Amino acid sequence: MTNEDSKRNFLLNIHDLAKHLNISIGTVSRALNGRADVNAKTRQRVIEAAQKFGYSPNQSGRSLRQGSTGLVGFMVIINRDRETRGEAFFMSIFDGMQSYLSSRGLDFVVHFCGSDEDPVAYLRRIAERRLVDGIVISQMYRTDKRIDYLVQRKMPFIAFGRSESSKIFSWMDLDFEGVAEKAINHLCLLGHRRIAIATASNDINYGYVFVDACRSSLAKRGLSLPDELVLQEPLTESGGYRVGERLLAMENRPTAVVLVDNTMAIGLYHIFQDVKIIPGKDISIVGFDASPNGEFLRPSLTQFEVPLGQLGRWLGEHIMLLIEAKGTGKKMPVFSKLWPMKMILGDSSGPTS
Amino acid sequence: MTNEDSKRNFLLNIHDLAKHLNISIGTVSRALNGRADVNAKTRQRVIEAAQKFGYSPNQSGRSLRQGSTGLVGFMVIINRDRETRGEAFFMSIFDGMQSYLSSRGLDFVVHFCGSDEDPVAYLRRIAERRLVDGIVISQMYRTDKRIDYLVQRKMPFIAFGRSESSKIFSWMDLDFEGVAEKAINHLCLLGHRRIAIATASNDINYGYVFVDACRSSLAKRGLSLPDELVLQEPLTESGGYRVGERLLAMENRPTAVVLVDNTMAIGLYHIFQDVKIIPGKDISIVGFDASPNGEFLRPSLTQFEVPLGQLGRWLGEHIMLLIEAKGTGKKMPVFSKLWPMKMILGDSSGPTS
DNA sequence: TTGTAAGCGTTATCAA
DNA sequence: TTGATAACGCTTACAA
Repeated sequence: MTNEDSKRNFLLNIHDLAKHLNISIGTVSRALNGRADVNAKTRQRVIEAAQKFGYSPNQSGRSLRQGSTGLVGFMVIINRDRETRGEAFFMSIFDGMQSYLSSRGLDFVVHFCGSDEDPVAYLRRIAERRLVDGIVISQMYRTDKRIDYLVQRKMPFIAFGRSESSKIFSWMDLDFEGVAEKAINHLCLLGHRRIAIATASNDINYGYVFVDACRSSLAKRGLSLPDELVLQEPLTESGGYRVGERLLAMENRPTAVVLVDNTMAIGLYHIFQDVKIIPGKDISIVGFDASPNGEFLRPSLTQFEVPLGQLGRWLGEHIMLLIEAKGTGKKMPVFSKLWPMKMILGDSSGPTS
Repeated sequence: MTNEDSKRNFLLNIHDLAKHLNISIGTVSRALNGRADVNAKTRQRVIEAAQKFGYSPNQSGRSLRQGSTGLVGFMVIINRDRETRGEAFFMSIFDGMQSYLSSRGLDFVVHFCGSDEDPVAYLRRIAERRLVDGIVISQMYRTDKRIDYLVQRKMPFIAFGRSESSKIFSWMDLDFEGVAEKAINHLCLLGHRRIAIATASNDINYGYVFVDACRSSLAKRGLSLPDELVLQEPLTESGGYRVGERLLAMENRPTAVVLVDNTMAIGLYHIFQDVKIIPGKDISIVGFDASPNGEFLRPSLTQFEVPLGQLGRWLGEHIMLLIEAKGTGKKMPVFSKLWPMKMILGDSSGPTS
């Protein structure tokens, strides 16, 4: 040991604390970990000293010994569809998840895969180096290699978003079918028969799921969804503007449009404002989730609400169950859940004129 | 060792790999770490086997041995002012930071402190358990205990945002003074003399910094900023709406308003639309950073642009310098930087009528 | 160029 | 109730 100063750097470890208290490191460890077989007074002294000196067990040492990190990860891919489920969306989920996990003594970290990195390689790195005990992966592709990898590796994970896979795995997703059904039902009751759907232009899975769901809700009512009414554009303001342009260019213009994303709504409102078309009167619009300030559009947007904090807690709770099952060597349970969303009526949807 | 199955769980370690290759663990380690003293052929075999079996060194083992984790953190406080520098803002910074750090072989994780947790306690936990080698803390309070703690602990960190402190520490912040000067200059040239400032109603530091900067820019031009023209509201759409209400209620109404945040702009536009006041004509508005879709307001918002990816790279680069300095036992350098922002003229600011 | 072994900080087993 | 010690997986100094 040449440079113990630069390495140790004033940070104390269990030996220092034990020496200071004149007891053994084993006792310190047991006291701090709430073991029963420690004298109450001794425990008191240890805890006070730890507090006083700002000591917590080094996580690397712990992890090594225990074979687990006490950490839960959440992987976000920057830019894959960040405009959509932007931060307000993820942050609320993180909030709920963090809150649940910390109440259970687990730590929570978010891994952002850069826009210039390969998501699979990024995830492999996290997994191979054992950075976390379990992870939630988000922004699922239609077929997503990450699933196969994690399944094969037997690493506890939950996919936030459905994906087509031959493997059995746990996932949770927004209830796109329910949203589609409610949106289509609402519009049909208002007399709409020709309804367009604006969806993502990339390979994120929920775009497909949503279009399929809308199509079958329409079919139930004897209506069809021809391909020219499925408008694929980026889930951005300008994508929404572009949707408007395409709608305006149609000779047989739809009387209503359903959006898979609220950022689009902003652009759509702008083009309509530019050409003096009033949402809810001249054309009906149904948006998606309430997060990206859809409630501030005028006229107010008909849209769906989802309690993201609760959703985050669900994720925390269930990833923990998976981790625990693995820890105790039990068979890992498999969860799947569609998260319900509630329609909030606005003024952007009205009867056909 | 009772339950080696449940613990080991198919995950291989350096011993397994070494045994499989019929060489010693030392050689495996050296090969994988790019040491010079390894036979080229041996190295090749090791790397291939690692790839084949999906082996990377266990980070806990590494960290323990090396005394560092190879991890850089970024602490975000959820809900403190998430509406503000919401979505695109942090994500773009993460993108740049992640991109830089991964090119330098460091990993990057984001720690979200829940809205129900104490930021100082949360940070202490991260630091004490040695989860990261260095950290960027954001959303600085006017006086922020986190700074004193990290300084005293000698942990490498950069504060993203200024804060009043007697300690010496590294920080980076947006150039609020520059923004204020450009905004005020722009408005004064257009003939405005009575200018209001809309700022945050919480204790986040930059609100104060910005108001002070505006005040001195106004003073330079012989103008004053009376307290009743400093409108403190939450940095949300409804906060912006409220700013509008307060402006409309004034008997001697300002002819222009400068916002410290663009989310507010959305609410402000709405109330003006409701009462048929046209931004840029009846009243001038200057917004702040371009991230929260300010560019989609009509009329277009005069606002400021900041290359967030570059800013993230700067943070990555400099936190790494701090970590390296500490690792080599050198005196830690101290950085401070004001990040410049560029004014983008829109139609929301015009001459006084 | 390779193997051996110590040690990083912790927890868990076992004996006292 | 406590102390001594092995072991977790890795890197590195040193010997071969």
